[in-house]
Amino acid sequence: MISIDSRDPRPLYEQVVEGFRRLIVAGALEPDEKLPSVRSLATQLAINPNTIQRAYRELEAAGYVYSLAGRGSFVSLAHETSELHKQDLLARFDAAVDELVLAGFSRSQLIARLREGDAQ
Amino acid sequence: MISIDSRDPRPLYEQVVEGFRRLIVAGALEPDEKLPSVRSLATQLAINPNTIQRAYRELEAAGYVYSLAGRGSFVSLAHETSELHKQDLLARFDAAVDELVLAGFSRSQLIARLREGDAQ
DNA sequence: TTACTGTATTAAGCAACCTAATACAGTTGA
DNA sequence: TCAACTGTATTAGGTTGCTTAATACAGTAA
Repeated sequence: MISIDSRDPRPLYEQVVEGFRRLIVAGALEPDEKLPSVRSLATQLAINPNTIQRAYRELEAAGYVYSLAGRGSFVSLAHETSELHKQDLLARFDAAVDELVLAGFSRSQLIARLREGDAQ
Repeated sequence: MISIDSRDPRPLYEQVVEGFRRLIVAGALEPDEKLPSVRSLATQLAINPNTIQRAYRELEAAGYVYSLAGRGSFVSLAHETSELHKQDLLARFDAAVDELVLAGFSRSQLIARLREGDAQ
């Protein structure tokens, strides 16, 4: 369901957040679906429960999940990517394009690459 | 020449590295052009000389500059973006595209955005 | 020689990350 | 009711990375 990459420089809790965020946004996890419990996921990933706890807290603060004490954590109904997040993603896209252009790529090359991805 | 953003979560030395890397790749700094001295830049940016020293060390390791003890640090002749770096940039581009598609954008929208950037 | 350059080293403070060990409260099902 | 699960909160300690600070040394140039 989620995996941890020890070579990934990002903190563990952030990897967990990102992992679930992707699954949720992609629709792999449906609204109201239950996430693994803090303790079971910690055991499964072989990391400390507090680290999972922190990840879930962030996911809840970001609106991707809701938690019920004694019940568990569940995928939020209103998990549509926020407008703010979209702007952030676009900024990252633009930055990547700028860098590539500086590195010698033409916009047509990038457009071609975008079209290729279409086939998948 | 270079600026530091205290709101930027990245470490200072990394911001310095990035700043010069961009200037060099963009051609704003010409080959053999002298960079500010470790101490003068530290004073100008109001940060510790060791932090600048670290940034210059990284820039040198990455091949963007060469340093001569007693002389200074200079823009490297062979500063063409490395093949490795290009692959890295492309991966970042692809990741940004994937995220945007997940967030509901169509590839045509992104292509349009790429074309818009052309006008600038 | 003096004043600049890069370079190296050691120590200290600080923040972030992570683990560990608990404790408490709500829920569920037998 | 009770046992076993859930989330949540707190405190402590260790490690690492970032940054500053204070030096020291060596090469270069006027």
